[in-house]
Amino acid sequence: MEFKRLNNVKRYEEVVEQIKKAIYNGTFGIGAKLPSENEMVVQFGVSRSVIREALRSLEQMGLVTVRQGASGGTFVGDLSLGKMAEVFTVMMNLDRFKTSHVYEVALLLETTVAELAARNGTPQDLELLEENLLDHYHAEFPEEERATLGFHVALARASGNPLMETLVTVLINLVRRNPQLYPSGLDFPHESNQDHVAILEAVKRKDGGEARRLMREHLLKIEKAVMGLETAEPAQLSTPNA
Amino acid sequence: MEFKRLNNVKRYEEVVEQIKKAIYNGTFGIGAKLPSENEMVVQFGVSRSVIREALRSLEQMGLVTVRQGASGGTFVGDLSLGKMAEVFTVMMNLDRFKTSHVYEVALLLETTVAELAARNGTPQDLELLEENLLDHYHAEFPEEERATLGFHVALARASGNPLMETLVTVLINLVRRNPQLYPSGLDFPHESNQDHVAILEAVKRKDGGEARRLMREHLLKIEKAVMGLETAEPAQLSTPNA
DNA sequence: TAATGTCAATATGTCAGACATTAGACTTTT
DNA sequence: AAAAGTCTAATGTCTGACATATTGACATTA
Repeated sequence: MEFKRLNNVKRYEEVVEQIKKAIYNGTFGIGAKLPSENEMVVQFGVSRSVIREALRSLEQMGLVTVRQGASGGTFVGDLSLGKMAEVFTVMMNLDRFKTSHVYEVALLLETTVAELAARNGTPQDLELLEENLLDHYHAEFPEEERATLGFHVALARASGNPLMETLVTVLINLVRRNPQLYPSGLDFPHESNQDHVAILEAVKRKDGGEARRLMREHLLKIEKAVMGLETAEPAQLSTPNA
Repeated sequence: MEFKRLNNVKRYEEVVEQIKKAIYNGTFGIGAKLPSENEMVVQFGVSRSVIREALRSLEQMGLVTVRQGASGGTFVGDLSLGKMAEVFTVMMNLDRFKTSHVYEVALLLETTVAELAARNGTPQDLELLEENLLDHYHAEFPEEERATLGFHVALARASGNPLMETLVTVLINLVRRNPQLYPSGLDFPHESNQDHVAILEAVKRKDGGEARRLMREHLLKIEKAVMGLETAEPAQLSTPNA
């Protein structure tokens, strides 16, 4: 008979667990306000530093947001996908991922997203996509060159699969944060926008196959620009994405 | 002209940024030991609580691990994918994702992984896959019923795309943590294992198409079991995964 | 009266210093 | 030499104070 090593749980970790569970089981819904730090000190029976360290963890995983000031406090939700992307950015920065890896995955996910959007996109989704495109025409001095990437996120939303949307959002954030993943050519935003318009039209026509094909070409074009001279043509899968 | 809201950066956030950059630019490589908390107090010129709250954030994003005791301290890396899956589990638990969404994505990623593994898998990768399967035959009283899921991760590694591997790992962790995503039938582990053997054989034959097809059937079978009576047959994509 | 200044209340944010706990290295004992 | 005890450097926790940010109420002023 062997005993199991017991695992030295820190107090702030337990606090994290309890709060997490309380949120999961609905005790605190999205947007709800948790007790103030001092109240938690009483309820958990620990010091304020333990509470605060727990909150930093929960904050980092996107479960809560904390605001200072009167009417401030700790609130459930927000779930900014940025926090999620953070973790992937870490791996990117540690050179775990190469550009080709990112584009291989992007090609797989986004072509499917385009097709799903054509099938499942609601009128509201399409409206958002339109707005997104128009915004860019107006933005003559794009504060963020890469705002154009928002189209991809909006399209992912139209896919009707929130997990797919999340993954695409993570990918897009990864690209945004890593300049080496995106071409810096001056006319690129414009050209990209033309591609986007074409994709949106295919989606509106509910032509999923064409939407997929256009998205594929769009991404290959970008990858080629990023990779410079290297040919970006990916090896053909047995179930081609075209 | 609009002014931008200025953003009230907390001291612990700045500490996080500085440490993150130091790790990114290689000042501290994987496994390196950061200065002790008290040394950081001096170097950053802030109190220890600020340092500690920063460390909790970095810990949560998987960038550092902290150990107590002599020869303890803060170390770079480890990058346990569990931390990453954490964030997705949060969304699952908040009911953002439905079972069908997870399986739609799994089908897309894993069928491609199977094909890539057949093409790119190194001899070592295949060896690991073999071991993984054998382990399960021996484990008559599987401590973790769902250990069988390890096969999927090992296969993803064989794909040669670390990002793909990461995403599949995240998905698998999601399934592990959410019982409603995995069938509880008694004979399921055994049947799954048979499927795995067949997939591995196809991979060893470098028959990517067949590996993809088998993986697809494997996943559809599982999904069907999970969904109970609902038919699990997904709508056909224009580029069928079969 | 509309804009601006002041103040109180209530949160979180930061500081300082003490003591507790842990885990490895070292020492002593048997 | 194996077991038990001690030392030590690090993180973990506690306490209490003060700093800062945000909001709303109220007073002041042009």
